[in-house]
Amino acid sequence: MQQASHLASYDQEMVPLTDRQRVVLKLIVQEHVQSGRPVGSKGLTERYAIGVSPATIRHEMAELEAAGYVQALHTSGGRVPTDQGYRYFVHHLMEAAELPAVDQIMIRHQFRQVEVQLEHWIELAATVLAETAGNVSVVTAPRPTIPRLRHFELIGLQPKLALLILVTHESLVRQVMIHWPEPVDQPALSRLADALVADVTGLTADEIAARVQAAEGSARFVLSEVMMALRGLETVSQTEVRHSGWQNMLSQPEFGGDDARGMLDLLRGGAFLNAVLPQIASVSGVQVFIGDENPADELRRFGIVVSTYGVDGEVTGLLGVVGPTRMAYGRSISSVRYMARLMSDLMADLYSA
Amino acid sequence: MQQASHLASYDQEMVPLTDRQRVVLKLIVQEHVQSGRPVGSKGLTERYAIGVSPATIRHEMAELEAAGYVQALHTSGGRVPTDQGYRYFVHHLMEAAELPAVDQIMIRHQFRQVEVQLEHWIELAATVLAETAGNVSVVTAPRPTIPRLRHFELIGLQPKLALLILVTHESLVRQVMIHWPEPVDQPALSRLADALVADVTGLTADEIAARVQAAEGSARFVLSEVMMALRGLETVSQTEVRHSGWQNMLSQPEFGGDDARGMLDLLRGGAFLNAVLPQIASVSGVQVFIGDENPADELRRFGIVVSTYGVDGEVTGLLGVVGPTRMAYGRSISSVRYMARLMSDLMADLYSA
DNA sequence: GTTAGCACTCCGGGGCTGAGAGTGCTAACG
DNA sequence: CGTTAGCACTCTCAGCCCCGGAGTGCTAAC
Repeated sequence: MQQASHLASYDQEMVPLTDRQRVVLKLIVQEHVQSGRPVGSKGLTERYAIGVSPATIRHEMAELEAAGYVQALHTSGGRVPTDQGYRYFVHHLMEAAELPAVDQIMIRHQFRQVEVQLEHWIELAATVLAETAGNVSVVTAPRPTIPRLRHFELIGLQPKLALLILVTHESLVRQVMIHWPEPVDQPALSRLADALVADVTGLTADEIAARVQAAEGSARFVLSEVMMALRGLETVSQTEVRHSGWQNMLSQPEFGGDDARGMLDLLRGGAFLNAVLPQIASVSGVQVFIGDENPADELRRFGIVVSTYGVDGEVTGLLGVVGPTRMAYGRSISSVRYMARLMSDLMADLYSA
Repeated sequence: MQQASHLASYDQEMVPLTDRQRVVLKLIVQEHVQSGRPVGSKGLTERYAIGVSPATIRHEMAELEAAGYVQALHTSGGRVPTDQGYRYFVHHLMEAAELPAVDQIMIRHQFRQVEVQLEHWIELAATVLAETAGNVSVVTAPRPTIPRLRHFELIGLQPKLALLILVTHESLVRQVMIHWPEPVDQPALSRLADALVADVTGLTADEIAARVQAAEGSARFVLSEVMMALRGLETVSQTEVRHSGWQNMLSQPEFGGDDARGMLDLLRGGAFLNAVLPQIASVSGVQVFIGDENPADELRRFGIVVSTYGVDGEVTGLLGVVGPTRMAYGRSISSVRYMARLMSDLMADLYSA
């Protein structure tokens, strides 16, 4: 409840619901999320000891339907929450639970097991998230708002081929190969790097661009490569997105065959990121997109729970889960929030220089 | 046909087949691979103008069945190739076609588009392979037979945290974070690296281990980290395996739901690699494992086409496709062979120092 | 050796049916 | 007035039957 503040994107409670209607809606959502089938009045009264008869529940359901919170797929066969119903549930009806302590401990344990390396953290985050949320997870590498160079090195691989390794102020590492116009040996490369590195540490790609103009010869060549490599860090590339856990998605009844493929294509292709990322990057905290609320049309049958993570003003990454609209939002939100905090802490440790 | 030499792992043609039987077997395999359904005598004579009547085909089929090449799932409903039948097809009946020129050109084009970087090549190889072979692809990073150090650098991230970057003789790069027992600054790190690097270039992890014993203080500390990092390159880790293209697998009728999950777990967990890799690493060229021929039990319903790639004696990686036993082996073999050659060429360019 | 004919088998899809679950409406009850 | 019991109706789903299509083995004839 108390998280309504940063979850509610908009809040159109046109018809104020009675307390009992809220209870019924809550039960419908919970029941349907769990079973996947439409839920009827009789079933509800049987499973939950509400003090009233099925007939009364039917009345309430009819009103909920009129107000647009639930929907009857067929003349008979019970009700299913609408997107609006899910939204109301998430914003007003759901307890914002912490991730159970057991899970927290287990997760921390797993992170301690793994090598201290960004790549591994991201991979692990994706796996863990998929598991605890029971959905498909997506994690992007953290990316500096505006990367600043800390250091670079040149390592010769072949007479005319060298490896440029650069480290940003935010401890991100990037390596690119450079084709040299003429043969150079390692000592020459080292001298070159040593001579130039002091000049450009702490600068952004744009600032280095200015130095490139001023420089000449091989210095100019190296600097321009450094600049381009640094610039490459400003954009998220596809390979830097990890996802995990579509086994979970495949086992959902509603995504038997083709839908799973669509989902997959969505994640592989950048469509997902391109659509969601801009919307989310600015807002901090956990955000929830349900059904038609989603930025991309292909996502209209899905629910998304995402959060940014990272160190404020330094680096930010994105992490979240994607599932059918009929998903356990409570668990997903807990998981995403916890993972975001954990990853942020890890980043902070790394950057607190 | 001419490739029987390096494809045939064993070759038990107990009952010599007549020419016509070979034709029938070939057609059965082709037809079944394409349609996925059992193939009957009548259908064959209708689709392919063989000079004989269905009855004759039935005779031949009966003999093929007796010899164990095909199998009737139900009393009626046509025949399906057995594992043995597929093997015979692959070893004796299949034309070893080159990958069509169009595909070759397209693939080369894609590789030119991408940055000159090992990571990207592997990723691309997986994607391309999955696409051209129409199956799930698996590509492992190349890994030196015994890695030798070429160069390393130390870059300070925080007072007590540094990044160790090492490059092997085979141009593989590895970065690990090192927790320092006491604060050090960048100049000190650079001096340390410069002082030590000459001593250990060209050495293997084992050889460096000896130097560690001899060294003292921070030199000893650094060298032991270098050694461990180098050793880390000797084993394939899970994260260095790319796979792609299970959309293809999902659309296969025989892997509707649960099987797809099993398949997936297989690839994620190292089971696949652990089982297949040892078997294959020693043999060069394309290898085919069909059904029960597979090293791992879980793979008994699959076919695998794999090849090593890399530079002989320097680095080797693995690349291949996994599909249902009923897969288009011809296309897969062409694709795998071509990709292995291409990747090998790329590696060779990189290592021809 | 090949083929036509025949009787038989089996799968798969279409249509039917009955059980189960749910609904709205109405009338009665406190 | 809110709540409830009863009722007639609707719709889904699983099981069943049935039939057509495809395939088979066998036998007899060419």
